Amino acid sequence: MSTRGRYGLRAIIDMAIHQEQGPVSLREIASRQNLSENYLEHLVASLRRGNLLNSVRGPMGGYYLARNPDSITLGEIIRILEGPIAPVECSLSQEEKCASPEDCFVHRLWQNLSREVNEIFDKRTLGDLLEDAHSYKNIEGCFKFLDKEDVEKK
Amino acid sequence: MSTRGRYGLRAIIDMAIHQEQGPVSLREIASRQNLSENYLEHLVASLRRGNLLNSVRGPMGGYYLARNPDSITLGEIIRILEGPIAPVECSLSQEEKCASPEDCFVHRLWQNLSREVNEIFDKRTLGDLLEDAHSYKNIEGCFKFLDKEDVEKK
DNA sequence: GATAAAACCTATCAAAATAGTAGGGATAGA
DNA sequence: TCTATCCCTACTATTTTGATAGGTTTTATC
Repeated sequence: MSTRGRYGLRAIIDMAIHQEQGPVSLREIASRQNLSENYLEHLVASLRRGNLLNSVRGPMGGYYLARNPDSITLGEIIRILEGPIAPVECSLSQEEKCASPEDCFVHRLWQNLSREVNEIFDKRTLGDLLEDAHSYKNIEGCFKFLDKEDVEKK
Repeated sequence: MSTRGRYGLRAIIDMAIHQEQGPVSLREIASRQNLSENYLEHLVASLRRGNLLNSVRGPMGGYYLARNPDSITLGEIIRILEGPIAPVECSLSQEEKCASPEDCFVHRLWQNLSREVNEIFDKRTLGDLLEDAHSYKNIEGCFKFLDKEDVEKK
């Protein structure tokens, strides 16, 4: 899991929490999450193109969730940010990528692992995460230092 | 999953299948699996240092499994070859890496994901894989082209 | 003992992926 | 018109990956 997935997830959660007061701007997110606004732009652009976010341009503009948090899975978010969640490429499709998928038990192994790992990510919705987040008194606080780099910076 | 995990797994399965006739040399494996002998050396060295393989030096030497296949899990193999199976680093330990693990729900999310994914890998043993392999008529054949690169070469 | 087959070790290197930076549009509220 | 914001593209530095190369040590066999 690279910074794309980690920062991007923080961004979308941050957005979900703050979007009641209207679209959330990149500047706000970058400031709250202590991330580079320029870099964040790339990640949020992916989320928008992946149809998870809508945007409003101009002053007072920003981003907001395109769908209900309960209909957005963690798997969807991560796949958009990081690409397919799969151990190896040849397990991705039934196409003519692998020489003989059905004759290859290691291939089938990768396919099964891939399916199971995706299930783990897909059974969690953004709604679940938000619910979990709200059980904390200080939601902002629990965002401050999610990553090793942040701790080192500090 | 990089080539380390993929090639390394092929190597250890190949070894397990052929070790009845004595230690299996790198040359044999490299030839059967169509891999670079030099590169394979690195991977097998990791497996040996990880105490999954023993070696015999000199002519007729080679490698063999240090333990019973049923006691070696896929998770163990992959962790040795690829490093910890975890979405993000801060979910690895209870140590003072993250600022406040217990106050951070995203941190807990990573921990839970990490645990569940490791379970998927750990519930499969090398013994299981071998059993699966032997259900194929042509075990050698199903090894030939496991990876995208191999198919492209072909 | 000499030869050779093998494990073992270290350094180096090219290519790819990652993590960002920079700078300039386009849009729209004030 | 001004400016805050999204939007887009190009560039770059660093790190990781995937090797390659060349040597040393061990040991069975002749």
